[in-house]
Amino acid sequence: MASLVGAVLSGLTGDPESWTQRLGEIAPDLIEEIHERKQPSTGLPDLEVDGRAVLRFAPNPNGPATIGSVRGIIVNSEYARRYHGEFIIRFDDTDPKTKAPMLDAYTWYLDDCEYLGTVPDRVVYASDHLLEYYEYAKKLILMDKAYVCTCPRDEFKRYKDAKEPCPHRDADVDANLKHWGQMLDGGYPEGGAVLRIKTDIKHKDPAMRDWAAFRIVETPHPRTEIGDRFRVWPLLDFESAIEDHVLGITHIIRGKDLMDSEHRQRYIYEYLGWQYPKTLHWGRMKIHEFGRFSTSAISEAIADGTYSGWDDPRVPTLRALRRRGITAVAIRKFMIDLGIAETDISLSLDNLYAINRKIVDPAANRYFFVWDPVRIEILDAPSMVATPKYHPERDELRKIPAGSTLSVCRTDIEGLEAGDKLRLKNLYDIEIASIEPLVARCIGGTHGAWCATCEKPRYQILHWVPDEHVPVVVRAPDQTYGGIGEAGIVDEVGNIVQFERFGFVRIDSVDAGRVVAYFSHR
RNA sequence: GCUCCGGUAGUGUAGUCCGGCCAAUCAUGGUGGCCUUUCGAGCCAUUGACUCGGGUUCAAAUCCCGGCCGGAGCACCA
Repeated sequence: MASLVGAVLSGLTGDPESWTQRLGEIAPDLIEEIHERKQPSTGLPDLEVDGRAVLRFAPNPNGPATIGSVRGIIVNSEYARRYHGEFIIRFDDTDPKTKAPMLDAYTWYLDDCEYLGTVPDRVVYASDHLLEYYEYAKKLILMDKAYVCTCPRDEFKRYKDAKEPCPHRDADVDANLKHWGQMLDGGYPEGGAVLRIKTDIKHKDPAMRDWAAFRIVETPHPRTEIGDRFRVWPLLDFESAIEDHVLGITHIIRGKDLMDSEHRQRYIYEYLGWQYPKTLHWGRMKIHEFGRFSTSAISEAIADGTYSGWDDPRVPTLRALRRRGITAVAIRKFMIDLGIAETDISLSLDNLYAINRKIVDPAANRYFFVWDPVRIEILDAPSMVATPKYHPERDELRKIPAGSTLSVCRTDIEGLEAGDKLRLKNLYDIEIASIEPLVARCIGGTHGAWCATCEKPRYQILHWVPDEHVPVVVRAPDQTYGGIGEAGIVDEVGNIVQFERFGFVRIDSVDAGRVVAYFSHR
């Protein structure tokens, strides 16, 4: 349509301003259309959908969902929802050895999906379908599109790099059928043979040349129903190619590291006369806060005690974010806003935190938590009960009885001198009498009760905790904070609260009077 | 080495397919102010970008070529 605009404009003379003016006179609808097309959009772009939409997320359950997996779950499920289609979780658990599946992870993935608000319409286990894969392998062998290769890896690599066929490439169908049978029956040791898909050994892209589809793995599969029933396992490109077709996947949306995988798989689709799903890829994602990470590296660090588990706040898993009180709504919005650009991105979790803060702030009760506490004696302290609000927008009050000794953050009194004045929030103003020992004197009237008309604070406002308190530890990604908090915190287990002047935390547990909180964000 | 992608403010992102009200959207961050008996919250203001060089065109962020930079694949991992 816009080309029509060009046709109109090219027939005009004069300055550009008069052109558009002229166009407005001749064809105002075109002007409107230009406006429309340039409207900014947000979130995920529209998909080309022909009939129904079936999408999948296909993790190897060799660990729990990481931030990267979460992107896959959310983007795919969001599209399925948008087009009233189907969302499938498919466990690509066909490597019992190098990246062996972890039984717990299967459950964790499904649990994480539920947390994210997207229960999959179907759950599929690739390891249930070995016999089906064998069928297709046989079919391809019969078509002379696959062959058994017994070259050692580096020897095949030499052939491949030289664009030359290995000696097994030209074996006839009968020989391949026989050797394939031997693979299945244990006639070759682990590493002794692979089944390769015939592509084009002279293909300009070395990644395409006769790729391996099956190999022998003697390690039993961790799923007990599978165990040691199979010794020939498909590789991703084969397994995924078959599954995507069988499941009727219409759109594959995943990281662009699997871009070449598509080209390899297309050979199978071509041989079998299938139509490949539409594909979309997003670029590499790097999170500032976590740097480079791999599931296996985290696994090791957990094993040696560096991390407390898969939900340690320092670990980039969804389980960790959940424990920290990052809501599903925030995570979804965060991922959807990222879109699916192919650009490699390197981003900070600040965006996620900002989204979460807006969600969590209206509901989170406020509490005093004093980290690195130091006791301060108050002379002339009136005996009183402070009544700060649970939330600045609401009228419910909490009650904190204050005695003549209180605790405040060490950093708040550092650098102060005798004579300096401070306001203790919802209590009274004090004047430092001496630093060593730390003593202050109550000055002015009390203003412990909440009142909208109280005089404006004249001094820096500090939060504090009375002698009657509970020990609190806050586990944050960067460090663990030890301190004390007001007693009411123990009633907030499972909730997200704000520790004033500290940040939002999720109260995780109370064990023998000791509170454990997980840090969300500022 | 071969091959495939990508490059818009500090960070993400919209616009790129189909060139034209694009001196370029939104968010986050930075800065300043206001508000507040917490705050890095809220409100207001402000800051800041089309990777470079050629070409095509009346017109280029958008199309073409080349360079530079970044990422990925070339596994008997997924």
